[in-house]
Amino acid sequence: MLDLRRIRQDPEGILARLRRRNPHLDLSRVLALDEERRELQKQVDEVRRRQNEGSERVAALSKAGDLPERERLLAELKVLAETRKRLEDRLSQVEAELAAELLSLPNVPHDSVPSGTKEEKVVLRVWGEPPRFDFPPQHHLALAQKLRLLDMERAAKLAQSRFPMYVGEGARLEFALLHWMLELHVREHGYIPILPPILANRRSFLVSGQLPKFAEELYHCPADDLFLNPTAESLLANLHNDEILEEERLPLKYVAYTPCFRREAGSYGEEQRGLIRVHQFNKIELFWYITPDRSYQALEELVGHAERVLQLLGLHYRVTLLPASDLAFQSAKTIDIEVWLPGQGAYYEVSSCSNCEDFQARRGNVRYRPKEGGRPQYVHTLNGSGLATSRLFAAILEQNQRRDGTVVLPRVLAELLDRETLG
RNA sequence: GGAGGGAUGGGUGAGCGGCCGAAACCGCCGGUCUUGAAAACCGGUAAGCCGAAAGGCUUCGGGGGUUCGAAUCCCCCUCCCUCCGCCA
Repeated sequence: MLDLRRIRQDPEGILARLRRRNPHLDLSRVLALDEERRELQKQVDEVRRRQNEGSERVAALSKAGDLPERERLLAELKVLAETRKRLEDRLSQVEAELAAELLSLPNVPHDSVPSGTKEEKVVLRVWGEPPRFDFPPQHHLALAQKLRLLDMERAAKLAQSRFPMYVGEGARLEFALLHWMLELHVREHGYIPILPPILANRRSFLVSGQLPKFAEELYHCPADDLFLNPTAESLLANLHNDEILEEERLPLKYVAYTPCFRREAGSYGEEQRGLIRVHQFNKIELFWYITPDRSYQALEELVGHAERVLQLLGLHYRVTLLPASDLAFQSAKTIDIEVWLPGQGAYYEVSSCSNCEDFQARRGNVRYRPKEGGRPQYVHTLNGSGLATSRLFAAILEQNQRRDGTVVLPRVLAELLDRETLG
């Protein structure tokens, strides 16, 4: 949700910045509705003021015993009440339209975000080097099937295609990864661990930004009007709805584990084979609530926490800055971490770290009381994967594979699983 | 699924047609006292909208209704709690 006052004060400026994201965006309707709303509000306020004055006089006249004057006044007030009703009906209609309009507007890109298309993302840095093989590296799906780590065929019996099922050492590896990442963020990076509900209500997704525009991406349970979470961001963004936090408590840093569910309507292709794009995957999510002055510094820190996972696993990756046109709806700035998958000869996103500034905080009405006093301010929220496995799982197999199709486990995982290799 | 109880400011919680934007307590801020702090005492302290300001208006879970006037009465909904049923 954008700040209406900001739009009103600088409509051209905001529009220009929004159009870096999408040249078709338009503010004229918002501005027109806002003006009508304020005019109606003014009229309603005036009628109410006269009603309030009148009501006080009714009480006074009753006490004084001036009944004829009292009757005359009551008749007058009755007319005012009807007038007000008419104005209020129109006002609430305009308010609803304005709210809908505002909910459909994405966040304004930060000035440090480059313009340009998806392909023009900026590579900020590269860590490590791609492993070299003296044989053609295999796809993780081939490796996983040979090593009996995944059973996609049986998973399809239970659910549908593109729902993965981890079996045997694969299941152990996935569990170990998730637990290890959670502990890393709790013990070394100071996050508060959360194991949230996986289904959440409509408001939660309105706050996070998934709704109203991206409903087709969500699995929906109509009987209860609940949605399966596509990322724990949607859940963690709602932890403090309608609260005023004390500044001393900030930043609040949460780490959650959830499975994530995405309908992936319309996506297809050979590159989506295996664990690259699935309907259900596991993710450790990092989420910050922080004061506005520190949020961009926090974004760098957050990215660092996610990178740490890959560094400890010894996986080659790169960090990219997304251009404005590729930003998620709610994000003002996003930095992606992409891990190298030699089986496909490409980098794939395993973490997307965003500063949503006050976009989600406005929708969730999450504020803080400044230390130095004054009125409550909206917090800034940040989210980032720390990390998404499934893809991480694929990277571990592909980057550490040997000619015979076995996989050498990274040190940390070898200790957790009590074995040096898979296969 | 059935029965009952509840939702009020940063927190606890009173109010049950006009004197209520709302007692009291806690917290927080300022002051007195003190070498300093604590304690004690005194004062202040909700949020939102419009407005340059003065000020006006709104808000006691949400929506609708009764009334000149609703935190307070009526109806609907949501959520929370307790008990019963079912169940990992």
